[in-house]
Amino acid sequence: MDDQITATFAALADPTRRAILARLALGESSVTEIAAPFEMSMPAISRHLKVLEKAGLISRGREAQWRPCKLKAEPLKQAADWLDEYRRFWEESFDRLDEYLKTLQIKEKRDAGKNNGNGNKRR
Amino acid sequence: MDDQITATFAALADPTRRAILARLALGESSVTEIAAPFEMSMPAISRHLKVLEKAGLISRGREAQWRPCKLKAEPLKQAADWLDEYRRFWEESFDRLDEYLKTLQIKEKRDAGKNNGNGNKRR
DNA sequence: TTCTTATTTAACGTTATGGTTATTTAACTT
DNA sequence: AAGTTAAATAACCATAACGTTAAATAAGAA
Repeated sequence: MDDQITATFAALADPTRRAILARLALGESSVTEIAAPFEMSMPAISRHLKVLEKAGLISRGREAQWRPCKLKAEPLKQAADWLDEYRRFWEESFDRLDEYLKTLQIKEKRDAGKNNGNGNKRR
Repeated sequence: MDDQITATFAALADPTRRAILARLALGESSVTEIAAPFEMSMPAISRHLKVLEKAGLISRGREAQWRPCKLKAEPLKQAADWLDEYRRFWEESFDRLDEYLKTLQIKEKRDAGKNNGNGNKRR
């Protein structure tokens, strides 16, 4: 079993699988129900479900001939925790941008008299 | 963009690439420096960097014959935002949902007694 | 120019991924 | 027992991913 987080990210790196998770966020669902919205054969969906199951992102029960799938969010939490280690980088960059823009504004004010008033629009 | 998040998750689904990002979290770094800790050829690292670059997770400059790599966290933020949609599922798990599921299981057990006890032979 | 260092690209092989159709398994229905 | 429905597996194919070594490119140093 390749690293849990590797399996999680790999599972999430497919639009179909993310869509399946989004569907399961609305509630448990059978394979046929899950497959319905996709222009894709049942076996293809079945295999996507297997990937999700191996990654621990869903669990499957048995109810007569149906195999209800259920979202399991624990691996998502792990992934979120991993990403959180980098949070400062995207928050920092905004801070720096903000600071940079502030210094620009100060400069502008200082320079205002000298300038042609061309301005400097954010974004 | 949907393609963007796919590229991001795919890029993160590799331990080497995650390690590279961790390394870059400590600061800008050249390809050789990045490659050093890995038992892997330079071209292999170069390709990993290309994947990271395509996913927008790093940027590369030019400084003489070196190509300093720098972490770019914006796609990580996107990924974190995507995951955040599921936060309630891992926070909810010990509250209402779990309790509800437990009562369901109790019901099932209770109902199981009504069966003819035929067992369930699997071939 | 020639040499050295840093990095990328080319060419190649192996394995993984994602899809298909056809078949099989499993459980319910008649 | 025979038929229906739900889902998984088998067999197959095309392409992408990940690694290798060897060669090419780019810039700096001698």
